[in-house]
Amino acid sequence: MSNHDRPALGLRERKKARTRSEIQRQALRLFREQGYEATTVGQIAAAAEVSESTFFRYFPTKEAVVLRDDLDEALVAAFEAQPAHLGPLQAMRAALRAVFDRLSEEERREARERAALVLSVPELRAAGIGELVETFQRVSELMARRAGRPAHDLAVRTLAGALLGAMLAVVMEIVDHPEADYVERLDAAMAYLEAGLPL
Amino acid sequence: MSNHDRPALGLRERKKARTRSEIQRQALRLFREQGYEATTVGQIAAAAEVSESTFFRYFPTKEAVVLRDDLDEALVAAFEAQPAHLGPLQAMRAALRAVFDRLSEEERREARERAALVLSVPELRAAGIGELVETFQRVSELMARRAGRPAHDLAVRTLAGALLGAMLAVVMEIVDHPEADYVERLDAAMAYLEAGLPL
DNA sequence: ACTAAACTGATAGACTCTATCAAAAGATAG
DNA sequence: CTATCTTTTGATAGAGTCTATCAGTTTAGT
Repeated sequence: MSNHDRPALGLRERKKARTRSEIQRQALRLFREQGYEATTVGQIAAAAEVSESTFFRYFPTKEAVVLRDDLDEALVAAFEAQPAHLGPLQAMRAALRAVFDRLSEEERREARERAALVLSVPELRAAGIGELVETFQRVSELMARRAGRPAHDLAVRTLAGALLGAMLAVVMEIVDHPEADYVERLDAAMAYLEAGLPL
Repeated sequence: MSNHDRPALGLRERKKARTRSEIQRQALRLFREQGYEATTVGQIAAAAEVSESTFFRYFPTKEAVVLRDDLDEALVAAFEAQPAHLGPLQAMRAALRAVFDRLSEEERREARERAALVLSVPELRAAGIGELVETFQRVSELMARRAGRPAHDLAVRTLAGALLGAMLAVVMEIVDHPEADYVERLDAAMAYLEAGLPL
Protein backbone atom coordinates (compact mmCIF):
# COMPACT_ATOMS: atom_id res chain seq x y z
CA MET A 1 0.00 0.00 0.00
CA SER A 2 2.86 2.40 0.70
CA ASN A 3 4.93 3.75 -2.14
CA HIS A 4 8.50 2.76 -1.34
CA ASP A 5 8.58 -0.56 -3.16
CA ARG A 6 8.46 -0.71 -6.94
CA PRO A 7 10.78 -3.48 -8.08
CA ALA A 8 10.02 -2.81 -11.75
CA LEU A 9 6.78 -4.74 -12.08
CA GLY A 10 5.86 -5.97 -15.54
CA LEU A 11 2.81 -4.59 -17.30
CA ARG A 12 0.89 -7.73 -16.48
CA GLU A 13 1.57 -7.43 -12.76
CA ARG A 14 0.73 -3.75 -12.69
CA LYS A 15 -2.56 -4.35 -14.42
CA LYS A 16 -3.44 -7.07 -11.97
CA ALA A 17 -2.70 -4.85 -9.01
CA ARG A 18 -4.79 -2.08 -10.53
CA THR A 19 -7.71 -4.42 -11.21
CA ARG A 20 -7.61 -5.81 -7.69
CA SER A 21 -7.58 -2.40 -6.08
CA GLU A 22 -10.28 -1.10 -8.41
CA ILE A 23 -12.59 -3.97 -7.51
CA GLN A 24 -11.99 -3.34 -3.84
CA ARG A 25 -12.50 0.40 -4.19
CA GLN A 26 -15.78 0.03 -6.04
CA ALA A 27 -16.96 -2.64 -3.66
CA LEU A 28 -16.36 -0.53 -0.57
CA ARG A 29 -18.02 2.44 -2.21
CA LEU A 30 -21.11 0.43 -3.06
CA PHE A 31 -21.23 -1.10 0.39
CA ARG A 32 -21.08 2.34 1.93
CA GLU A 33 -23.82 3.65 -0.35
CA GLN A 34 -26.23 0.72 -0.48
CA GLY A 35 -25.23 -1.51 2.37
CA TYR A 36 -23.38 -4.81 2.23
CA GLU A 37 -26.02 -7.35 1.38
CA ALA A 38 -27.98 -5.04 -0.86
CA THR A 39 -24.93 -4.96 -3.11
CA THR A 40 -24.46 -7.92 -5.43
CA VAL A 41 -21.21 -9.21 -6.81
CA GLY A 42 -22.59 -8.49 -10.26
CA GLN A 43 -22.92 -4.80 -9.42
CA ILE A 44 -19.39 -4.66 -8.09
CA ALA A 45 -18.07 -6.38 -11.19
CA ALA A 46 -19.99 -4.01 -13.43
CA ALA A 47 -18.75 -0.93 -11.54
CA ALA A 48 -15.17 -2.17 -11.79
CA GLU A 49 -15.74 -3.08 -15.44
CA VAL A 50 -14.81 -6.72 -15.18
CA SER A 51 -16.85 -9.88 -15.49
CA GLU A 52 -18.29 -11.67 -12.48
CA SER A 53 -15.85 -14.54 -13.05
CA THR A 54 -12.97 -12.11 -12.75
CA PHE A 55 -14.24 -10.85 -9.43
CA PHE A 56 -14.08 -14.35 -8.02
CA ARG A 57 -10.62 -14.83 -9.46
CA TYR A 58 -9.36 -11.93 -7.39
CA PHE A 59 -11.41 -12.54 -4.26
CA PRO A 60 -12.51 -16.02 -3.25
CA THR A 61 -15.66 -14.72 -1.59
CA LYS A 62 -17.67 -11.55 -1.36
CA GLU A 63 -16.55 -11.24 2.24
CA ALA A 64 -12.89 -11.33 1.31
CA VAL A 65 -13.12 -8.05 -0.55
CA VAL A 66 -13.67 -6.37 2.80
CA LEU A 67 -11.66 -8.58 5.10
CA ARG A 68 -8.46 -8.87 3.18
CA ASP A 69 -5.63 -7.06 4.88
CA ASP A 70 -2.03 -7.72 5.72
CA LEU A 71 -2.04 -6.60 9.32
CA ASP A 72 -2.19 -10.09 10.78
CA GLU A 73 0.78 -11.10 8.75
CA ALA A 74 2.69 -8.02 9.80
CA LEU A 75 1.78 -8.57 13.44
CA VAL A 76 3.12 -12.09 13.52
CA ALA A 77 6.35 -10.96 11.89
CA ALA A 78 6.75 -8.04 14.29
CA PHE A 79 6.15 -10.31 17.26
CA GLU A 80 8.88 -12.67 16.21
CA ALA A 81 11.26 -9.78 15.67
CA GLN A 82 11.05 -8.66 19.29
CA PRO A 83 14.11 -9.16 21.50
CA ALA A 84 14.13 -12.46 23.36
CA HIS A 85 14.28 -11.01 26.83
CA LEU A 86 10.76 -9.61 26.59
CA GLY A 87 7.91 -11.67 28.03
CA PRO A 88 5.04 -12.70 25.76
CA LEU A 89 2.81 -9.81 26.76
CA GLN A 90 5.50 -7.18 26.52
CA ALA A 91 6.63 -8.54 23.18
CA MET A 92 3.09 -8.36 21.84
CA ARG A 93 2.65 -4.86 23.14
CA ALA A 94 5.81 -3.75 21.38
CA ALA A 95 4.82 -5.59 18.19
CA LEU A 96 1.43 -3.90 18.09
CA ARG A 97 2.98 -0.50 18.55
CA ALA A 98 5.48 -1.21 15.79
CA VAL A 99 2.80 -2.33 13.33
CA PHE A 100 0.41 0.53 13.89
CA ASP A 101 3.04 3.22 14.09
CA ARG A 102 4.08 2.22 10.62
CA LEU A 103 0.68 3.01 9.10
CA SER A 104 0.03 6.30 7.32
CA GLU A 105 -2.86 8.51 8.34
CA GLU A 106 -4.70 7.43 5.21
CA GLU A 107 -4.21 3.76 5.98
CA ARG A 108 -5.47 4.20 9.50
CA ARG A 109 -8.57 5.93 8.30
CA GLU A 110 -9.35 3.15 5.88
CA ALA A 111 -8.64 0.47 8.45
CA ARG A 112 -11.05 2.15 10.82
CA GLU A 113 -13.73 2.43 8.19
CA ARG A 114 -13.40 -1.23 7.33
CA ALA A 115 -13.50 -2.20 10.99
CA ALA A 116 -16.75 -0.32 11.38
CA LEU A 117 -18.21 -2.06 8.36
CA VAL A 118 -17.13 -5.47 9.57
CA LEU A 119 -18.58 -4.97 13.04
CA SER A 120 -21.88 -3.64 11.75
CA VAL A 121 -22.68 -6.45 9.31
CA PRO A 122 -23.39 -9.71 11.13
CA GLU A 123 -22.15 -11.84 8.28
CA LEU A 124 -18.89 -9.94 8.07
CA ARG A 125 -18.50 -9.80 11.80
CA ALA A 126 -18.56 -13.56 12.05
CA ALA A 127 -16.04 -14.00 9.29
CA GLY A 128 -13.85 -11.21 10.56
CA ILE A 129 -13.66 -12.60 14.05
CA GLY A 130 -12.95 -15.95 12.52
CA GLU A 131 -9.83 -14.54 10.94
CA LEU A 132 -8.86 -13.01 14.23
CA VAL A 133 -9.12 -16.44 15.81
CA GLU A 134 -6.78 -17.93 13.25
CA THR A 135 -4.27 -15.29 14.12
CA PHE A 136 -4.86 -16.22 17.72
CA GLN A 137 -3.85 -19.79 17.02
CA ARG A 138 -0.56 -18.70 15.53
CA VAL A 139 0.11 -16.15 18.24
CA SER A 140 -0.66 -18.76 20.82
CA GLU A 141 2.14 -20.93 19.50
CA LEU A 142 4.59 -18.07 19.35
CA MET A 143 3.78 -17.06 22.90
CA ALA A 144 4.20 -20.60 24.11
CA ARG A 145 7.64 -20.81 22.56
CA ARG A 146 8.64 -17.50 24.07
CA ALA A 147 7.39 -18.53 27.50
CA GLY A 148 9.11 -21.89 27.23
CA ARG A 149 5.91 -23.86 27.60
CA PRO A 150 4.16 -26.46 25.46
CA ALA A 151 1.86 -25.07 22.76
CA HIS A 152 -1.26 -26.60 24.25
CA ASP A 153 -0.65 -25.25 27.75
CA LEU A 154 -3.90 -23.96 29.19
CA ALA A 155 -2.28 -20.91 30.76
CA VAL A 156 -0.71 -19.90 27.50
CA ARG A 157 -3.91 -20.39 25.60
CA THR A 158 -5.84 -18.42 28.14
CA LEU A 159 -3.33 -15.62 27.96
CA ALA A 160 -3.50 -15.61 24.17
CA GLY A 161 -7.28 -15.63 24.39
CA ALA A 162 -7.25 -12.72 26.79
CA LEU A 163 -5.01 -10.84 24.41
CA LEU A 164 -7.36 -11.55 21.55
CA GLY A 165 -10.28 -10.32 23.59
CA ALA A 166 -8.45 -7.16 24.51
CA MET A 167 -7.78 -6.43 20.88
CA LEU A 168 -11.39 -6.99 20.05
CA ALA A 169 -12.36 -4.57 22.79
CA VAL A 170 -10.10 -1.94 21.29
CA VAL A 171 -11.55 -2.44 17.84
CA MET A 172 -15.02 -1.86 19.22
CA GLU A 173 -13.78 1.14 21.13
CA ILE A 174 -12.31 2.63 17.98
CA VAL A 175 -15.51 2.16 16.06
CA ASP A 176 -17.42 3.99 18.76
CA HIS A 177 -14.88 6.78 19.04
CA PRO A 178 -13.39 7.31 15.59
CA GLU A 179 -11.50 10.39 16.72
CA ALA A 180 -9.59 8.54 19.44
CA ASP A 181 -5.96 7.59 18.95
CA TYR A 182 -5.45 4.02 17.81
CA VAL A 183 -2.11 3.29 19.26
CA GLU A 184 -2.77 4.95 22.55
CA ARG A 185 -5.93 2.91 23.16
CA LEU A 186 -4.26 -0.30 22.18
CA ASP A 187 -1.40 0.45 24.47
CA ALA A 188 -3.76 1.23 27.32
CA ALA A 189 -5.51 -2.10 26.90
CA MET A 190 -2.20 -3.94 26.85
CA ALA A 191 -1.07 -2.11 29.96
CA TYR A 192 -4.27 -3.17 31.64
CA LEU A 193 -3.54 -6.78 30.76
CA GLU A 194 0.00 -6.50 32.04
CA ALA A 195 -1.27 -5.02 35.27
CA GLY A 196 -3.24 -8.21 35.83
CA LEU A 197 -6.75 -7.03 35.00
CA PRO A 198 -7.54 -4.98 38.10
CA LEU A 199 -11.29 -4.68 37.98
CA MET B 1 -33.47 -30.10 26.65
CA SER B 2 -33.96 -31.48 30.15
CA ASN B 3 -37.07 -33.37 31.11
CA HIS B 4 -38.44 -31.51 34.11
CA ASP B 5 -40.66 -29.07 32.26
CA ARG B 6 -43.80 -30.30 30.55
CA PRO B 7 -46.48 -27.70 31.11
CA ALA B 8 -49.05 -29.64 29.09
CA LEU B 9 -48.03 -28.56 25.61
CA GLY B 10 -50.72 -28.62 22.95
CA LEU B 11 -50.52 -31.12 20.10
CA ARG B 12 -49.27 -28.43 17.77
CA GLU B 13 -46.43 -27.43 20.06
CA ARG B 14 -45.40 -31.00 20.63
CA LYS B 15 -45.33 -31.73 16.94
CA LYS B 16 -43.24 -28.65 16.30
CA ALA B 17 -40.74 -29.59 18.96
CA ARG B 18 -40.49 -33.08 17.53
CA THR B 19 -39.97 -31.81 14.00
CA ARG B 20 -37.30 -29.38 15.10
CA SER B 21 -35.37 -31.96 17.02
CA GLU B 22 -35.72 -34.53 14.26
CA ILE B 23 -34.28 -32.13 11.71
CA GLN B 24 -31.41 -31.35 14.01
CA ARG B 25 -30.78 -35.01 14.78
CA GLN B 26 -30.70 -36.03 11.12
CA ALA B 27 -28.56 -33.04 10.22
CA LEU B 28 -25.93 -33.83 12.82
CA ARG B 29 -25.91 -37.46 11.79
CA LEU B 30 -25.38 -36.59 8.13
CA PHE B 31 -22.70 -34.06 8.99
CA ARG B 32 -20.89 -36.70 11.01
CA GLU B 33 -21.14 -39.25 8.23
CA GLN B 34 -20.52 -37.14 5.12
CA GLY B 35 -19.05 -33.91 6.42
CA TYR B 36 -20.69 -30.52 6.70
CA GLU B 37 -20.50 -29.06 3.25
CA ALA B 38 -20.96 -32.36 1.46
CA THR B 39 -24.41 -32.51 3.04
CA THR B 40 -27.13 -30.47 1.34
CA VAL B 41 -30.18 -29.03 2.97
CA GLY B 42 -32.23 -31.14 0.60
CA GLN B 43 -30.71 -34.30 2.01
CA ILE B 44 -31.38 -33.19 5.55
CA ALA B 45 -34.96 -32.36 4.71
CA ALA B 46 -35.45 -35.71 3.00
CA ALA B 47 -33.94 -37.60 5.94
CA ALA B 48 -36.21 -35.76 8.36
CA GLU B 49 -39.15 -36.26 5.98
CA VAL B 50 -40.05 -32.63 5.56
CA SER B 51 -39.82 -30.27 2.61
CA GLU B 52 -36.90 -27.97 2.09
CA SER B 53 -39.14 -25.00 2.83
CA THR B 54 -39.92 -26.47 6.19
CA PHE B 55 -36.27 -26.82 7.03
CA PHE B 56 -35.79 -23.08 6.54
CA ARG B 57 -38.85 -22.36 8.59
CA TYR B 58 -37.26 -24.05 11.57
CA PHE B 59 -33.69 -22.93 11.02
CA PRO B 60 -32.91 -19.65 9.32
CA THR B 61 -29.65 -21.00 7.89
CA LYS B 62 -27.86 -24.28 7.48
CA GLU B 63 -25.38 -23.11 10.08
CA ALA B 64 -28.06 -22.53 12.67
CA VAL B 65 -28.92 -26.20 12.82
CA VAL B 66 -25.53 -26.76 14.43
CA LEU B 67 -25.05 -23.54 16.33
CA ARG B 68 -28.35 -23.24 18.06
CA ASP B 69 -28.09 -23.75 21.77
CA ASP B 70 -29.42 -22.15 24.90
CA LEU B 71 -26.21 -21.95 26.87
CA ASP B 72 -25.59 -18.28 26.19
CA GLU B 73 -29.03 -17.45 27.41
CA ALA B 74 -28.54 -19.53 30.53
CA LEU B 75 -25.17 -17.97 31.18
CA VAL B 76 -26.50 -14.43 31.11
CA ALA B 77 -29.29 -15.39 33.47
CA ALA B 78 -26.94 -17.15 35.86
CA PHE B 79 -24.60 -14.18 35.88
CA GLU B 80 -27.36 -11.82 36.87
CA ALA B 81 -28.49 -14.19 39.59
CA GLN B 82 -25.16 -14.02 41.41
CA PRO B 83 -25.02 -12.18 44.76
CA ALA B 84 -24.14 -8.52 44.41
CA HIS B 85 -21.05 -8.61 46.59
CA LEU B 86 -19.15 -10.70 44.03
CA GLY B 87 -16.87 -8.87 41.60
CA PRO B 88 -17.46 -9.30 37.87
CA LEU B 89 -14.89 -12.04 37.46
CA GLN B 90 -15.98 -14.00 40.49
CA ALA B 91 -19.60 -13.68 39.48
CA MET B 92 -18.84 -15.00 36.02
CA ARG B 93 -16.85 -17.86 37.44
CA ALA B 94 -19.72 -18.84 39.66
CA ALA B 95 -22.20 -18.46 36.82
CA LEU B 96 -20.20 -20.71 34.55
CA ARG B 97 -19.97 -23.36 37.20
CA ALA B 98 -23.69 -23.15 37.84
CA VAL B 99 -24.58 -23.51 34.16
CA PHE B 100 -22.31 -26.42 33.41
CA ASP B 101 -22.97 -28.29 36.63
CA ARG B 102 -26.60 -28.34 35.63
CA LEU B 103 -25.97 -30.27 32.42
CA SER B 104 -26.49 -34.00 32.24
CA GLU B 105 -23.74 -36.31 31.07
CA GLU B 106 -25.59 -36.73 27.80
CA GLU B 107 -25.88 -33.01 27.27
CA ARG B 108 -22.21 -32.48 27.91
CA ARG B 109 -21.27 -35.12 25.42
CA GLU B 110 -23.40 -33.56 22.76
CA ALA B 111 -22.13 -30.07 23.52
CA ARG B 112 -18.59 -31.32 23.14
CA GLU B 113 -19.35 -33.03 19.87
CA ARG B 114 -20.92 -29.90 18.50
CA ALA B 115 -18.01 -27.78 19.65
CA ALA B 116 -15.64 -30.07 17.79
CA LEU B 117 -17.75 -29.83 14.65
CA VAL B 118 -17.95 -26.06 14.87
CA LEU B 119 -14.21 -25.63 15.34
CA SER B 120 -13.31 -28.00 12.52
CA VAL B 121 -15.45 -26.43 9.80
CA PRO B 122 -14.18 -22.95 8.89
CA GLU B 123 -17.58 -21.70 7.91
CA LEU B 124 -19.10 -22.81 11.18
CA ARG B 125 -16.18 -21.61 13.22
CA ALA B 126 -16.62 -18.09 11.97
CA ALA B 127 -20.33 -18.08 12.68
CA GLY B 128 -19.86 -19.75 16.04
CA ILE B 129 -17.33 -17.23 17.22
CA GLY B 130 -19.63 -14.53 15.97
CA GLU B 131 -22.29 -15.72 18.36
CA LEU B 132 -19.78 -15.78 21.15
CA VAL B 133 -19.01 -12.16 20.43
CA GLU B 134 -22.64 -11.22 20.72
CA THR B 135 -22.72 -12.81 24.11
CA PHE B 136 -19.61 -10.81 24.88
CA GLN B 137 -21.44 -7.59 24.17
CA ARG B 138 -24.17 -8.46 26.62
CA VAL B 139 -21.75 -9.72 29.24
CA SER B 140 -19.75 -6.56 28.84
CA GLU B 141 -22.74 -4.49 29.85
CA LEU B 142 -23.58 -6.68 32.79
CA MET B 143 -20.02 -6.54 34.05
CA ALA B 144 -19.94 -2.79 33.71
CA ARG B 145 -23.07 -2.45 35.80
CA ARG B 146 -21.69 -4.77 38.44
CA ALA B 147 -18.40 -2.88 38.57
CA GLY B 148 -20.22 0.45 38.70
CA ARG B 149 -18.63 1.74 35.54
CA PRO B 150 -20.01 3.04 32.23
CA ALA B 151 -20.75 0.38 29.65
CA HIS B 152 -18.18 1.66 27.18
CA ASP B 153 -15.35 1.77 29.72
CA LEU B 154 -12.19 0.43 28.11
CA ALA B 155 -11.11 -1.49 31.20
CA VAL B 156 -14.46 -3.24 31.41
CA ARG B 157 -14.44 -4.09 27.74
CA THR B 158 -10.93 -5.40 27.96
CA LEU B 159 -11.84 -7.51 30.92
CA ALA B 160 -14.88 -8.88 29.11
CA GLY B 161 -12.73 -9.54 26.07
CA ALA B 162 -10.19 -11.38 28.13
CA LEU B 163 -12.96 -13.47 29.60
CA LEU B 164 -14.25 -14.29 26.15
CA GLY B 165 -10.79 -15.27 25.03
CA ALA B 166 -10.35 -17.48 28.04
CA MET B 167 -13.58 -19.30 27.25
CA LEU B 168 -12.48 -19.77 23.70
CA ALA B 169 -9.22 -21.24 24.92
CA VAL B 170 -11.13 -23.73 27.04
CA VAL B 171 -13.35 -24.75 24.16
CA MET B 172 -10.29 -25.51 22.07
CA GLU B 173 -8.75 -27.35 24.98
CA ILE B 174 -11.83 -29.50 25.33
CA VAL B 175 -11.88 -30.39 21.68
CA ASP B 176 -8.26 -31.50 21.89
CA HIS B 177 -8.80 -33.46 25.09
CA PRO B 178 -12.33 -34.83 25.01
CA GLU B 179 -11.79 -36.88 28.13
CA ALA B 180 -10.88 -33.86 30.27
CA ASP B 181 -13.35 -32.41 32.74
CA TYR B 182 -15.27 -29.43 31.41
CA VAL B 183 -15.95 -27.59 34.57
CA GLU B 184 -12.55 -28.12 36.05
CA ARG B 185 -10.80 -26.67 33.00
CA LEU B 186 -13.11 -23.74 32.83
CA ASP B 187 -12.57 -23.07 36.49
CA ALA B 188 -8.81 -23.28 36.07
CA ALA B 189 -8.90 -20.72 33.28
CA MET B 190 -11.03 -18.40 35.38
CA ALA B 191 -8.67 -18.79 38.31
CA TYR B 192 -5.83 -17.86 36.03
CA LEU B 193 -7.64 -14.71 35.01
CA GLU B 194 -8.38 -13.82 38.63
CA ALA B 195 -4.73 -14.32 39.48
CA GLY B 196 -3.87 -11.58 37.00
CA LEU B 197 -2.50 -13.65 34.12
CA PRO B 198 0.90 -14.61 35.55
CA LEU B 199 2.83 -15.65 32.48
C1' DA C 1 -69.18 -28.75 13.44
C1' DC C 2 -67.36 -24.15 11.95
C1' DT C 3 -64.25 -20.56 11.54
C1' DA C 4 -59.79 -18.66 12.19
C1' DA C 5 -55.21 -19.42 12.65
C1' DA C 6 -51.01 -21.92 12.04
C1' DC C 7 -48.39 -25.08 9.45
C1' DT C 8 -46.90 -27.41 5.27
C1' DG C 9 -45.28 -28.47 0.40
C1' DA C 10 -44.59 -26.94 -4.19
C1' DT C 11 -42.88 -23.69 -7.31
C1' DA C 12 -40.26 -19.86 -8.97
C1' DG C 13 -36.52 -17.08 -8.39
C1' DA C 14 -32.23 -14.27 -6.61
C1' DC C 15 -27.64 -14.67 -5.28
C1' DT C 16 -23.00 -16.72 -4.24
C1' DC C 17 -19.71 -19.55 -5.97
C1' DT C 18 -17.48 -23.47 -9.20
C1' DA C 19 -16.10 -25.39 -13.52
C1' DT C 20 -15.03 -25.18 -18.29
C1' DC C 21 -13.67 -23.36 -22.70
C1' DA C 22 -12.65 -20.27 -26.29
C1' DA C 23 -11.05 -15.50 -27.10
C1' DA C 24 -7.93 -11.68 -25.90
C1' DA C 25 -3.78 -9.69 -24.08
C1' DG C 26 0.93 -9.79 -22.51
C1' DA C 27 5.61 -11.96 -22.64
C1' DT C 28 9.44 -13.92 -25.28
C1' DA C 29 12.39 -15.12 -29.21
C1' DG C 30 13.93 -14.85 -33.79
C1' DC D 1 7.34 -7.16 -36.65
C1' DT D 2 5.80 -11.64 -36.58
C1' DA D 3 5.14 -16.02 -34.54
C1' DT D 4 4.54 -18.59 -30.48
C1' DC D 5 3.67 -19.44 -25.74
C1' DT D 6 1.59 -18.29 -21.38
C1' DT D 7 -1.55 -15.81 -18.60
C1' DT D 8 -5.74 -13.51 -18.03
C1' DT D 9 -10.35 -12.75 -19.30
C1' DG D 10 -15.48 -13.26 -20.42
C1' DA D 11 -19.32 -16.15 -21.39
C1' DT D 12 -22.03 -19.97 -20.25
C1' DA D 13 -23.87 -23.62 -17.49
C1' DG D 14 -24.74 -25.34 -13.16
C1' DA D 15 -24.98 -26.54 -7.96
C1' DG D 16 -26.46 -24.98 -3.58
C1' DT D 17 -28.40 -21.68 -0.06
C1' DC D 18 -32.07 -18.94 0.93
C1' DT D 19 -36.57 -15.85 0.00
C1' DA D 20 -41.21 -15.18 -1.43
C1' DT D 21 -45.68 -16.65 -2.56
C1' DC D 22 -49.73 -19.39 -2.71
C1' DA D 23 -52.87 -23.09 -2.33
C1' DG D 24 -53.96 -27.07 0.60
C1' DT D 25 -54.04 -29.28 5.13
C1' DT D 26 -54.03 -29.65 10.14
C1' DT D 27 -54.97 -27.78 14.68
C1' DA D 28 -57.25 -24.54 18.08
C1' DG D 29 -61.17 -22.11 19.95
C1' DT D 30 -66.07 -21.65 20.38
